[in-house]
Amino acid sequence: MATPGTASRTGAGGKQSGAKQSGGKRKAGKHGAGQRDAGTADGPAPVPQRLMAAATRLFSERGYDRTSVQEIVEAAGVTKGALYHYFGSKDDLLHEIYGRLLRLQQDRLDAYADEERPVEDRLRHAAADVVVTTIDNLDDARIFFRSMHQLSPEKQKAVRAERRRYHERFRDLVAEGQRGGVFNPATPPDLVVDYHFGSVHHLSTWYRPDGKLTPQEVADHLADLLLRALRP
Amino acid sequence: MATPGTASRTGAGGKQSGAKQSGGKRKAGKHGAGQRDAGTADGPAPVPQRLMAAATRLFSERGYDRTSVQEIVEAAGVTKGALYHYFGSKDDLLHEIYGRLLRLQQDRLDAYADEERPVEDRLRHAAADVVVTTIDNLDDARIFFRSMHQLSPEKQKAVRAERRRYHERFRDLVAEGQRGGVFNPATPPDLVVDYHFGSVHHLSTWYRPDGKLTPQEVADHLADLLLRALRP
Amino acid sequence: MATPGTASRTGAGGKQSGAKQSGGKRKAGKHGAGQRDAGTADGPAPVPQRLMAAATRLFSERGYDRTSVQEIVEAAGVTKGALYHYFGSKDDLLHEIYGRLLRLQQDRLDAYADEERPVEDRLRHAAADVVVTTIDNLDDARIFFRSMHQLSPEKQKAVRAERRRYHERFRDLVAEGQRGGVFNPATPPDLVVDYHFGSVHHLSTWYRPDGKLTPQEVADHLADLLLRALRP
Amino acid sequence: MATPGTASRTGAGGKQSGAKQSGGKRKAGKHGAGQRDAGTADGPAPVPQRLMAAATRLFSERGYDRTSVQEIVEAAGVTKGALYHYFGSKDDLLHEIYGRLLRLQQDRLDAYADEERPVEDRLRHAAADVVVTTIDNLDDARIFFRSMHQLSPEKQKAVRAERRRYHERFRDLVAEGQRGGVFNPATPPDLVVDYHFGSVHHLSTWYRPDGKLTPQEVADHLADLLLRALRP
DNA sequence: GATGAATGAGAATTCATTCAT
DNA sequence: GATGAATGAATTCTCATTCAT
Repeated sequence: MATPGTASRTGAGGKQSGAKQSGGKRKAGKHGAGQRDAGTADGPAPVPQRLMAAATRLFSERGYDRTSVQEIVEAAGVTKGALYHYFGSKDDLLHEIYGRLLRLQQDRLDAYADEERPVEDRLRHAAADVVVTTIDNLDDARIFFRSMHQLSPEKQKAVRAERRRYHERFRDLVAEGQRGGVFNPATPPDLVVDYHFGSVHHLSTWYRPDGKLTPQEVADHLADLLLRALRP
Repeated sequence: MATPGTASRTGAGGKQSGAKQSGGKRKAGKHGAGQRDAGTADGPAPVPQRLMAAATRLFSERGYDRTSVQEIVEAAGVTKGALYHYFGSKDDLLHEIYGRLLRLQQDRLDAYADEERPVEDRLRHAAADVVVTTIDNLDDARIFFRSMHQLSPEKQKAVRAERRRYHERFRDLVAEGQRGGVFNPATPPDLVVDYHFGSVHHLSTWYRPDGKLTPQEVADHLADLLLRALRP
Repeated sequence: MATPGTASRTGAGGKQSGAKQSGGKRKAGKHGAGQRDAGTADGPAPVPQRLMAAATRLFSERGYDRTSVQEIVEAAGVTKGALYHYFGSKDDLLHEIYGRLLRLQQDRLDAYADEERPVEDRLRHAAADVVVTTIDNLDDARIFFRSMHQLSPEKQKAVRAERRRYHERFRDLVAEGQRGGVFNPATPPDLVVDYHFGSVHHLSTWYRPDGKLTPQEVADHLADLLLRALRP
Repeated sequence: MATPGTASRTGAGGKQSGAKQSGGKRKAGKHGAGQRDAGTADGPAPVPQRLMAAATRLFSERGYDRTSVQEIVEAAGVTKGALYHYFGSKDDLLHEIYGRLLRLQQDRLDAYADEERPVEDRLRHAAADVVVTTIDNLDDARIFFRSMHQLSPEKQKAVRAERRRYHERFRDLVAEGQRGGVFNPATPPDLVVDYHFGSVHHLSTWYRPDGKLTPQEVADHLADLLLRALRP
């Protein structure tokens, strides 16, 4: 599902692993930010978006290794040649899914963390927001926590680096609160972050859109649990 | 032909999902904990154990789909025929890994939950214990949360059912404490369990044996976080 | 992606039973009679024809189950990938052989049966013709009567349906003659057809091209036997 | 089904291809002629009979190559070791099935041919009898005409020789009648025999025990057709 | 007589990727 | 930009047979 409000995207689609193309990389955002599915109004969505949407759905449903390139192109209604025109390899598609989710969450965390409000408010909102955006992108999230080892080693490294940046920003909020005395300092802040993010990853395992709780309710509950756990 | 009713069994595997073998040689849940690797004292470990140990290591390292049967048998020092003599399919090995961890954790949870102590003590100990046993079986845990979708549908169903039983037992401790007024009743108990178990699954992503914290320290911290989150 | 509605097709095979390919590239019954072997004049024959020719020869020589896909592709001078590009499975090749013979014989029977001649002439000619075409396609015929059970159940059903159509058309000639008093009505017409076709199938067991009798002579003898058996 | 009235059998079961056994061949008929299924009255049938019965059923149902030794021993309720104790190889079982049917039919043909009656009576009775015994042993018959190429070359040769002997005896009846002027001499007698036996083989393709015609009725019809075809 | 664990060769099929057009 | 035929290596699984007990 599209997440409204996202500002900029850098290149959904476009060769990233630079296999053989001499023409240089495609421009960032070329295929239109936010267009994640086959369009309905203005004709069919551009090919790269269709491919990303199909790949996301299939990787989430059956896993990366169990999804063949043939299945992706059939679901997207294009040919194999077209896929390899836009993406250097199957694993580029996966990397792009990782990048899309990471960019989205980093952008949102940065926005919350930079606000001028008490740290407990900022943490609560960040903690709740990541729950909502995770539920809104549950396919991406499922792929995320399940398929890291299916990325090529270099891509894994890149993803881990981005992930760490995110983790650190979140951890700094915890540490700031602990230093300021508003949070209990007993637990190492890295561990607090892992505690919370375990639960966030876990969402894709148990959350059902047709369940009792709305995404926002889940988010509020989980943020409450975190904040209560941090009470001095 | 299988001889049902035979008293002692050496093997741990045995066709479970086997296509043609109708006899079904095995009771669920063999392999006896503690015989998990190639033996050193009394000669080499039995073939099924060697296969399970090799499979566990490899599935954890490179993922289920990226581990070939050939690699498993080479690592175990047996032939493919031997593997298929004991296990009906590659996916039987995976199922057995699931079963082993599930049985272990269920047994331990049952023991803690049945004690005659205040509910907050029982929950704390159960919450900490599952962290320690997860870290002690980190390969199993990594496989667990990553490879569910690689099990055959029926096996997934079976695993989910066992998982649910575990979840419910844990949840009942939370609910008991909430009814008794020792835990904050604001969060639905199912959600509390998912919160904690997200973090437990997540351990296999970040915990390093050579890190700063011992398994017990991590366990105590995570149990503290849970109990603090539940304070009224 | 398959492009339905495409006018001309070169290939003869094409996935029919293909698991994942939903597009279904092919209309039943291609391969065009007459293009049955590796071409000599205009360069090598197309890959699907080469595969069909190799498969026909090998299935006839050693039987379907004793012929490996590897042997077929080696005999055809292509790779396994090429085979599976055109045929969804080994059993598709077999089905295609069945289809080719069935179409050929049905077309010829229809032509004879529709003529404006006395029914005894039409039956005699049809009975003799099927002998000649069977001898002309003795490999197909041998495969036909030996390998039905090696087709997948659905394909068996399809073949049986076509076979039944053929049988019924032939039987109707017999019944017509019986009603008209030119044939002895003592034997149920279905049984007459099975009598004759048993002998036709049996040809592949005993007929040798280097034997004393030409195909036409055999055909005339067998048609005579049938017609004499039917004399009132 | 057992065919009552059969006089002697030479060794159903027993090593025939003499693979490795030093102890010499088992005595003919050792396991009791006519006992083709698991006994009910006097306890279970002997192991070789159980194996032959299981193999016959399975080879007929799914074909020789598609029946595994494992399936046979499971169906017979014995172990693999037991099978290899009684039979030198899987293909020995097949050979034994061929031998059993060939012996049966040869014995009966010999009996009919030796009678002191007009040749047309003897031929009619022989032609009808082979139909009845074929229907009574339809599994054997189906295996017979489908699996010749699955026998080892030497066994094929042996079977062909026995088959030829049978064919010749039958052919001699036809020739005798042609010489005597009671049969039409237009058709070579070998061809007449192949005409009839094609239909006999074909029985296993179309005859259904629950159909309209009894075995004897089918036999009479087919014998009538043959005799009418031979009318001068 | 009988067992059943183990072998090892070979089976069909899948699949990401390339490349001439 | 886009096609789709072709590759070739790898994959899971099967199976008749052997042999120590």
